[in-house]
Amino acid sequence: MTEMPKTYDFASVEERLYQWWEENGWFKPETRPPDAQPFVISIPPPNVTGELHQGHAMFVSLEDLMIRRARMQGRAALWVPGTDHAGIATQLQVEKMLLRTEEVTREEIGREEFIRRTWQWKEKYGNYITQQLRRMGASCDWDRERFTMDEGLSRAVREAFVRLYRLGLIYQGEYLVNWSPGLQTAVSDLEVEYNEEPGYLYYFNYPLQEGGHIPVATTRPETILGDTAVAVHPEDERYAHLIGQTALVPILRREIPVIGDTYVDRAFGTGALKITPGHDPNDFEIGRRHHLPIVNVMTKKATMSEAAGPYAGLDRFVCRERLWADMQAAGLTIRVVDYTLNVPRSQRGGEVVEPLVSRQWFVNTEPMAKLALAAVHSGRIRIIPDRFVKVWDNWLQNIRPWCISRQLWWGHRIPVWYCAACGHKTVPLADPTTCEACGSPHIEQDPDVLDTWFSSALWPFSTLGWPDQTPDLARFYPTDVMETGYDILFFWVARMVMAAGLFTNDIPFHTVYLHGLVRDGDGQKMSKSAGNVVDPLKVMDEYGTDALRFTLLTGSTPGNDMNLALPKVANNRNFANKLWNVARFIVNNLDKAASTAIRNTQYALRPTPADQWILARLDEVITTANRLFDTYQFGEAGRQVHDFFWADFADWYVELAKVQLAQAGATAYTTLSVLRYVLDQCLRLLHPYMPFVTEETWQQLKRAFQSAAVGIAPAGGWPDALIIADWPAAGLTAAERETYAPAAVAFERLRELVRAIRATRAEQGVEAGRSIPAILVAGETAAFLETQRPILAFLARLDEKALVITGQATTPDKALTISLGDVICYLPLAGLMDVEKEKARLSKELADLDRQIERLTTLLAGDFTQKAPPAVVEREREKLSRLQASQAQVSGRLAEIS
RNA sequence: GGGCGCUUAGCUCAGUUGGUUAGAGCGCUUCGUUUACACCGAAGAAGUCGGGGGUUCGAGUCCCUCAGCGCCCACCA
Repeated sequence: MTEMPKTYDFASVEERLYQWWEENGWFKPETRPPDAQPFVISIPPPNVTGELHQGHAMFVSLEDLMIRRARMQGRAALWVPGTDHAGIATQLQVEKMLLRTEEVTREEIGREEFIRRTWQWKEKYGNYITQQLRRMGASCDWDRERFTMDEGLSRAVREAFVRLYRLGLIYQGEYLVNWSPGLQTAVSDLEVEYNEEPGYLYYFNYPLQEGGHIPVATTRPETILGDTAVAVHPEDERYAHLIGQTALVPILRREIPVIGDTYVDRAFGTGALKITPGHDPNDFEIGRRHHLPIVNVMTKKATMSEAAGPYAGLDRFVCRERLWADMQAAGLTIRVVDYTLNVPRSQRGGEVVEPLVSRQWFVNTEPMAKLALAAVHSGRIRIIPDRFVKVWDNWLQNIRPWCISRQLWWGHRIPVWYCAACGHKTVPLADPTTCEACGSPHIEQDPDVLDTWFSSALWPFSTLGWPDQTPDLARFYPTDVMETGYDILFFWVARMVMAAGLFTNDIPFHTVYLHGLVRDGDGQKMSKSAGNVVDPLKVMDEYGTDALRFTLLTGSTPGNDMNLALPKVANNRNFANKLWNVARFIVNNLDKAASTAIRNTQYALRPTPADQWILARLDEVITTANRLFDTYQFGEAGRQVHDFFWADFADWYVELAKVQLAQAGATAYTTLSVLRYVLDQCLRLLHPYMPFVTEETWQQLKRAFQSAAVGIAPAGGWPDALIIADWPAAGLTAAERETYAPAAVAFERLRELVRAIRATRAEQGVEAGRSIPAILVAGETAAFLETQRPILAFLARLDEKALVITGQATTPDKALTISLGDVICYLPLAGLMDVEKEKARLSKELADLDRQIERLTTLLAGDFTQKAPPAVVEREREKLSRLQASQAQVSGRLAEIS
C-alpha cells in the first residue's frame, strides 16, 4: 500500500502513465474488440520542424477528448498522427541554419545537396513536435504515424496529380499570380494578406498623340511604364470622344490606345484609368477583353526590367520616386493626395507581394467545389458551429483557380517531364526515362514543387493507404471528425472535402469541428513581437498537463477565440488536486475499513436520503454531460462535471459521509459504496479532459477497493485501466429514480437549512468552532429532520444534545429566527442576541418576502396560469405557498419579540 | 462593398429547444486548520445581461434597429 501524498504531484505521474498506456497498446484500435465500430480522427499535421504552441495544445486537447471518450464507449478509436513537410517554412528554416552555421546559401550548395540537408534536419528535429504532442497526453496510434513526404504519401500525391492532369483539371499557363520577390516563388491567393496602410494617390496627365491629355490617377506610378492602354467609361461625356485615339506613355513615349470599358468608375479619381495588364489583376482582365499586350516592367526580384527603359535595374519603390520626379519635370503631374492603400503582403515574411505574370500550374477547382458544396448542403457533412456554412458557401461558390506550383526545392516535385525533342509533356505515375510521345531520352522534369496544401488535401485517405485499397482504408475511411482551427477552413478543410469527393467518391469525415484562436489573458493575439506568448510547455511544467487541457477545453466554445489566462490554469491545477484529495479521503477510508468489522460483510445497500440525493444528482449530471458531448458542447459538459464534483460531491456529500461512516454497519458500508461509485463515475467523465490525474487516482481507488473488499464493485468489474474503462451512462432505473426523488428534494431542503443557519451564525458573529443549541419547529418535516439529526448537527455546527426537533409550535424568548417555508429554526443565543438588531433583520426579511409574494401573486393572477405550461405554473404556486408560510412565521415572530 | 462574431459582477468568461430572484473563477470583505485538500473550507458585498424598439403570459436567450470592438471574404485605379 502506497500512501497518497497530500498534494497531487503531476510531474511524477504524466510520463510514466503515458508510457504505460502506450506499451499496453491502448492507443491502438486493435486492442478493442474486433467488431467495435471505428471512430477516427486524422490529426491536423503540424509542421515537422515546428514547436508546440497553444494552437497545437488546443487541437490536441479537443481531439484527444473525443478519441478518449469514444474509446471508453467501446469504439475502435483511431487517431492517426503525422507531420507536414511545410515547404516554405522548413526551407526557410534550413536556409537560415546553413547561413548561420556554414555561411552558405542554398544556391551555393545546389538543389540535391540542399534537399539532402533538409532531410537530415527533418530527421534530427522532426520528432520534437511529436514528443510535445505526447506530452499533452495525445493518445495517437504512433505505429500509424505518417509524414507528408514519406514514400506512401508521395505516391498518393503523384497519383492525385496524374489523375487531375488526365481529367484536364490541372493546366499550365501564363497568368498574373502573387509573386513573393524575397521568397522568389509564386504563392496562392490564400497566402496573401491585405493591410490598410497610408500612401498616396498620384494624379497626372496622360499625353495624347493628337495633342491634349487625359487626367489619370494611380497609387503605383512605377506601373505607368507597363501601361498598354488608357481606359474611360464609354458613356462618359468628358472622355468618350477620345476612345480610339492614341496616348503616349510618359517618358517612354510608347504608343497605346485609349479604350472604352464599363469597368471604369466615372466617379473615382479622374474617371480615367491607366491599364497595366502585367501588374494588376483587374487590368489583366481588361487587357484580355481588349487583347492588349502585356508589358512586364519588373523582374522576379521586384526590380525594374529592360522594358522600363531608363529605369531598368532600379528597385520598384525607388523607381516610383524617380519616375514621378521626371514626370514632374516634364510637366505631366497634377497633384499627389494622401490615400489609404490596401497593400498585399505575403503571409510569410510580410513583404509586399507583386502581381506578376508568370508560367505556373493551376488546378481548376470548380468541379470539385461543387462536390464540396453538395456534401455540406445534403447534410452529409456537418460544420460546427454552423454559421461557418455561410463562409464555406461563399468561398466555394466564388472559387478561383488554385495556383499549385511553387518555385521552391523542398516539397513534392511536379511530376511533369518536358521533351526537348518534341515538346510533349509526360505526366506519368512512375518516373520516366523517355518521352511518352516521341521516345526521346532528352526529357527534363519541371523544377517546381507543389504547394504544401496539395498533399494536405489528401491527408485523411492518404494516411490510411490510398491509392491502395488497404485494410485500414477499408475499415477506417471515411473518418469521423475533422477538428481544426477556423483559420484553415479554406486552406485545408475545403480542399480535403474537394479531393475526397474526386478521388474517393466519398466524404472524408462527417463532422467538421472548428475551434477558435488562443489569445493571451487580455485577449491580445499572441506573438513573439508582442512578447505575450504563453508557452504551453512552460505552462505544463508549472501547472501540469491536465490543468492546461481542462482550461483550454472548458474555456472555449466552438468557433470562438479564447483568452488563456494563467490564473485559470492555476485554478484547474487546484481542481486536479481536489480530485486527488477526495480520492485520498475515500482511499483512506477504504483502507481503514479493511481492518474493521464491515470487511467481507455483505450488507444490503441501504441508501440514506443523502445517498439518494447524490446518486440522483450524479445521474442527472451523467445524462446532461452525455447530451452535451453528443452535441459537441465539450466546454459546458466539463463545467457541469466540475461543478457537480466540487460543489455537490466534495463540499457536501464527502462532508456528511464522515457522519455516515461513523455509524458503521450497513450505513457505513453503503456510504463507502456510494463514495466509490460517485468518484469512479466522475473520474470516468473527467478522464477525456484530465487523463493523467484521473488515471492515477483511479488506480489508487481500484487498489484500495480490491484490498479492502468493501462495498460494491463497478458493474463491469475492474478493467486494467481507466483509459479503457466503460463510459458512464445514466444508471438509475426508473423505479430508483422515483424512489430517490423525494429524498433528493428533502435533502435539498436540508441543505438550504444548513446554509441559512451558517449565514445567520456568521452574521451574528458566533465563533465558527462553537456548537450552539437550536430548536426546529418543522411540522411534517420534523420526522425527516429527526433522521438527519447527526448530519444536521455536524454541518451546521449545532450542539446535538441541545437540538430540539419538534412538530409542535414553540416560541422561545431570546432566539434568532430563521424561516424556510414550513420549517422555522430558532437559535437561542440569550447572551449574544441584540433584540433591536434582530427586529431590523426580520423586518428586512419580511419586506423581502412581501415583495416576492406581491410579484408572484400578480403573476399567478394573470394570463400566466392559462398560457404557461402546467409544470411551470405549479412550480410558481409551490414557491408562493412556501413564501407565504415564511411570511406568516416571520411576521408572527416579529410581533412576539416586539 | 459583402458576410460573421463579440458587448453579462472590478477582471476573464459560462449561460443551445425563451420558464425560479442571471452563474463560475480570479480579485475584494469577514471568519476558520472540525478525521481529503490552505492548490482548502464557511459566510458576504458586487450586475439597468451595450442603447432603443418589438414579439410573448414570460426575453440575457427570438426579431428589428443603432453604437462600439474584432474577424473573414472581395480588392476601384
